[in-house]
Amino acid sequence: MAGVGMKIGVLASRSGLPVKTLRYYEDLGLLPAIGRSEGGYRLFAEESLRRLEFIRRLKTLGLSLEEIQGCLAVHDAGELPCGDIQIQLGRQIERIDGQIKELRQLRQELQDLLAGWQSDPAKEGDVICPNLHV
Amino acid sequence: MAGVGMKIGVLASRSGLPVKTLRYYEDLGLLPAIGRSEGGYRLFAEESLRRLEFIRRLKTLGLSLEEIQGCLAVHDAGELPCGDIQIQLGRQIERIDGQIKELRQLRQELQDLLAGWQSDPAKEGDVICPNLHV
DNA sequence: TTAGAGTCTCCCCATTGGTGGAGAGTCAAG
DNA sequence: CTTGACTCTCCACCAATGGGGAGACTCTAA
Repeated sequence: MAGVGMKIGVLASRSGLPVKTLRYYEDLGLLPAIGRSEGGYRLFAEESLRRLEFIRRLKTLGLSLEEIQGCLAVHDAGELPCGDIQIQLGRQIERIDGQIKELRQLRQELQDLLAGWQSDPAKEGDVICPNLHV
Repeated sequence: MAGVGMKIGVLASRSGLPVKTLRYYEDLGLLPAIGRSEGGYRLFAEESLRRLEFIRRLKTLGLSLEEIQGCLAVHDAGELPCGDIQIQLGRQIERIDGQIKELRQLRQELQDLLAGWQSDPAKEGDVICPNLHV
């Protein structure tokens, strides 16, 4: 029979996450405690470790805590969240594509600008930097 | 002969920036006022318009206000800031390259993950999402 | 002179994912 | 029983770039 649950410090050392972060996750509802000790200490189930691993994994894939929470809500409703996770990851790819596109455009503009850069231009008028025409 | 300077609302409508933003820039030292009216109103020179255009331009190129301030400090010291701007823009390109690289790696990982995705996997053990092995 | 528009300073708010500390209470070993 | 480690709640703070509004003051045109 398993114990009544582990205290936050144990979960912290076993998961490798700071105590503060675990409290933060619990406050957000990402990581429900199974209850409190008589003295008011949070008690977590073994399952919390799997949950934290899940959170960590989705975080490294770029999902926000809110999106992760959505996936966990599906899981907590008793269903496999694979479909929702798939949707979120698809959206994440779209976001990334958009970001890459923007960054490439910006990079191109910078490149073009620097390609015609004059290191020592004539100081003309009141312009601050002639290379930028401003 | 130019007047004694324009008030912040005039500069706002002529530059297209909100009054709040102009005060913020002035607080940061990006946009020095030439002084104050007797009643304490900020007074700006015509040059402020060029300065704001310069700031706007570098901001759209992705430079932070702090970096822009560095360029303006060179300008205010009486030198052409082109060299410093060139350095900052070069750094910005490097930053962008790093970001694109990271985003591409992440995109690849997501892509690979979704490529082998099972929409309706067998529910095995205590795993939250078998596709993620967590 | 007076009304209304403009401006001042000061403080809080937003975003996201936490981190740090104060002061008080709890738990376990000796 | 005491001591030291652990935990609790609550509050403040960080990054960056402003936005919103209160309450007081100033300026301008009629």
